[in-house]
Amino acid sequence: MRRSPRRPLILKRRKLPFHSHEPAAAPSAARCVRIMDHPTMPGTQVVLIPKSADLQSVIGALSAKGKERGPQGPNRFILLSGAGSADAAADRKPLAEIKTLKSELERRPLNDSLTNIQWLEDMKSDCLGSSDKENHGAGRPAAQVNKKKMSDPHPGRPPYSYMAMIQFAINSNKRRKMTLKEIYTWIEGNFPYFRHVAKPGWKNSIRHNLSLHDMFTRETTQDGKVSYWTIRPEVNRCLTLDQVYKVVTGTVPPWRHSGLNVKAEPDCVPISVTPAVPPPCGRTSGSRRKQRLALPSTKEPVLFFPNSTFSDSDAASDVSGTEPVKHKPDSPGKDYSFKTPVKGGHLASSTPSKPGSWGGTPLTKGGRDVPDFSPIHTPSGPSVTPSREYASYSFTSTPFKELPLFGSPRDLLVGCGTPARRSLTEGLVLDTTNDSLSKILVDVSFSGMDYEDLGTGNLSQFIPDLL
Amino acid sequence: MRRSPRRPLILKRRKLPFHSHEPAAAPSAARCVRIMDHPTMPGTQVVLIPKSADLQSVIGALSAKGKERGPQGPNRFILLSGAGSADAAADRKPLAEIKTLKSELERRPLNDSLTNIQWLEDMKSDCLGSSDKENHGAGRPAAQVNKKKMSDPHPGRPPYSYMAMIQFAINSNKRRKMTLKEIYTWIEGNFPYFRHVAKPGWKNSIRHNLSLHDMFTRETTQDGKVSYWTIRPEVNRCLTLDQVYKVVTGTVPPWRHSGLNVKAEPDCVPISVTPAVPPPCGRTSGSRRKQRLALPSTKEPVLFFPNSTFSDSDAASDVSGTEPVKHKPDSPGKDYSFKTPVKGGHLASSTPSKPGSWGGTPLTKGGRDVPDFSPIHTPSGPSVTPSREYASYSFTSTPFKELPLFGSPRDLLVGCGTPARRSLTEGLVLDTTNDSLSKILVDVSFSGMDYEDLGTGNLSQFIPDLL
DNA sequence: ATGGTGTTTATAAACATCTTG
DNA sequence: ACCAAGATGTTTATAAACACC
Ligand SMILES: [Mg+2]
Ligand SMILES: [Mg+2]
Repeated sequence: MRRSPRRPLILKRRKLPFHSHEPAAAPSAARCVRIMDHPTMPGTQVVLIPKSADLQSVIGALSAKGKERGPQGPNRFILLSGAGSADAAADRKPLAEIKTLKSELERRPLNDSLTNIQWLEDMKSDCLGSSDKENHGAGRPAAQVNKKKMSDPHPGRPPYSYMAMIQFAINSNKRRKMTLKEIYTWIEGNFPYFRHVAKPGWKNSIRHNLSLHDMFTRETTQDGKVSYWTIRPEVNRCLTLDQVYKVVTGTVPPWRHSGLNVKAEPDCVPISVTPAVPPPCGRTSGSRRKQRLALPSTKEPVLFFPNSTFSDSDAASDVSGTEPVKHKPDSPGKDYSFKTPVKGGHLASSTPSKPGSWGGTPLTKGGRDVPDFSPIHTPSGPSVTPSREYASYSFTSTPFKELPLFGSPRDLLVGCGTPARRSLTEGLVLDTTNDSLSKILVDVSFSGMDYEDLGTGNLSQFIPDLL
Repeated sequence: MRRSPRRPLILKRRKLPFHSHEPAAAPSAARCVRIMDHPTMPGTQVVLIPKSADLQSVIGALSAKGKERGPQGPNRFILLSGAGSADAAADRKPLAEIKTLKSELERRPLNDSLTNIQWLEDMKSDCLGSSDKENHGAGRPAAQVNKKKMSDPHPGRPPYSYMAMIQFAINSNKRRKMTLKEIYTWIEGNFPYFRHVAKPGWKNSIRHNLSLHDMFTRETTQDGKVSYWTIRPEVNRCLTLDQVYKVVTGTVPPWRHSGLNVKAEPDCVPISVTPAVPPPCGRTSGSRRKQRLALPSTKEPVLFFPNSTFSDSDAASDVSGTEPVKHKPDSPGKDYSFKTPVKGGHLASSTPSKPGSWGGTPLTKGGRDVPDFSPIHTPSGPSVTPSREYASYSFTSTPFKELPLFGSPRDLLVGCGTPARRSLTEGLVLDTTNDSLSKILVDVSFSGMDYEDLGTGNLSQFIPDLL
């Protein structure tokens, strides 16, 4: 049933079909929820939800409210439930809410929603100590892989893209630079999937991602002996694996913060909260893509997380600093049949697609979980028609995508020594027009909030109210 | 024998094994060849070859000369045979030379060197008029594809990458913008391979390339109805298909230049010849990659071309302006088996590779032909170690890759109304240390000539001497 | 000669959004 | 007006070719 784990598996911009059984939703905790119009976006309201609120009922009430005025009424809500700047992060409630929502989702045929939880459990059981149980080290004929045994025969694939994992790896190092081998080792240490079940080609993919994405650059020592991979500081959100844990679970996992390095990651992205550039005046629409719902325009960290069953984690994540785990050469001859495209007699559509074959309700189009860890994009003209006549040539002032709006990278970095986690805030975007719900991470300090659809309202002003 | 045509098929940075049978090379036409030291690069000499020279013997003589002083002597030559700014381009000689060289290469088991010629012949015979011969419109069982029949049963794949073809398409339009459909149509009209033999997935690849590469941006009309794809002018070399023809063959194919649009492409790249940024002082080495031989550092148009049998072309290339050819929906059910990876019991290396299976001499590692049409890169610190101490955090002034060195795109475009073809000059790079020969296109007007290995010598001064 | 590292290209695919019939 | 299907756009994954060390 489960689709091939090595298919693209887009991990972002996923929407969850919102299961609106709203009538039963009593306003149990909705009393403390504040709803206000979005400062600039028509038809959109900002909803502030304290941590103690019952998220499930809040969403139900909002959905009903959104429809009470028919299609003309506000149909889009930005839900903010304070999770950033969590110093007294002992409240476990938000996690419970999400789990509630998740269990509801699992009642539908959402294919691999279960297997995606597996990876976390595997990580806990594996990543500290070699614990050589029965796993032959990924050297097994791929026949007897009844992938439902739930023990831990094969760790599930983590829900992070290669780009995200590389960021986790590099940012876990106190100097924020790693050799290729160290990146391999860190990922293998923190995600046993890649040590045990992934084909050796995953290292090729790591290298491919390092080269492909501009956010990763290579530095070489003066003697030219070693070369380190780094993250361009202007676009480094300083995402780390434990940060993701914290935001999602509402707790700070007691891993690091204790030992030998400078606590609180030194310098990161922030870019300051100033609007910086006047919003390109939207032009109403005209540009598709750059998803309209989940924090539009460029790239906000649209975090979603399957998880659950997680609070005590103590393992993992500290293998980075000093050559950990002792990278084993590799397991010998395997066999995985492996014919990637698989198709056969396709044709017609120019976008190849898996022909289904797993009997799922076709309207359950969304269905897995979604993170996003793309680099920060400096906003600028999102290529909204230069509004120029169509004369033969007139390219002299077309707005371009990544022309920085500042003269030097130094301008970006002054006063950015604040801890990175301040910039991340959990949020939900609910759109009742299609009953979709997206969980997002709002980078409040990012100046690009004012964009296409969200207008110029800087949401950071709302955050203090939530504490 | 021929490897799968749908494998990556890297089309750039290819080297030709130089077949040095040099002793027989008499100085037949070498008398008019001028050899001079490269202004800045040690061990490198610039060789000026008039069009009338016998390229074969010149290369042989140079190879001998390069080795006459042993390994210490100059072992790298930059051969320039004037082909830029060709107004009186009626001389067919250079083409003959290249054919001579090519025929020599074909004596070795260079796999598909022959099939790569096929695409041009096919283009000539097909791309004007529907000419519905026996081709059922690509709707044929892939069984009887004895791909050696040389008539024209299936056009060979053109040696251009998707990125290159998209540039050709967009630049062929007088307004330098095209809708997606127009791009499809232009490519199908100019490269029948994609109309007849390519799987429908090629359109997916086109879209993928448009999105992936920053050089392509999308503009939308004010009403938001149509959206055009354009090339960011700062990086547009204005490469066109006929430009490639001209440079390679030494003749201007009599296609365009005549009819209904403004002759001589209006505004293009040039960027002026000023060094702009002081060369990053090389640091001797330390950074691998960014090929050292064929115009180092960023991305020069390393053109190589199989061709031959070409001079009369009159078809193709003018379908762009006004909805040509009438895009046929598509051919119905086909079958091509199509299991891309093919491997089987690989393992070991993290870079997957085709297991060979085509008995070729393993030392003939190069072997096909090579173009390169990457966008212009503004030179800047090529990430040569920021020479900073390894303290915990100190990213405040790392040199980054694509921070433009200018304030506004306007600075780039003033006075760039010169015809684009002035900037392209044919050249050869010969390295006797490994007997390799690379054919390159030198963009003389590009300021990045002064780079890692080629130093600051601006070669444009040599060009006039060749005429 | 081989393997590790780095760069690019090709291809398939999952989804989102927009357009059309 | 709604809906289904197709066209368009964005991103990720994977394999691969090839360069250089
Ligand atoms: Mg990179
Ligand atoms: Mg693009």
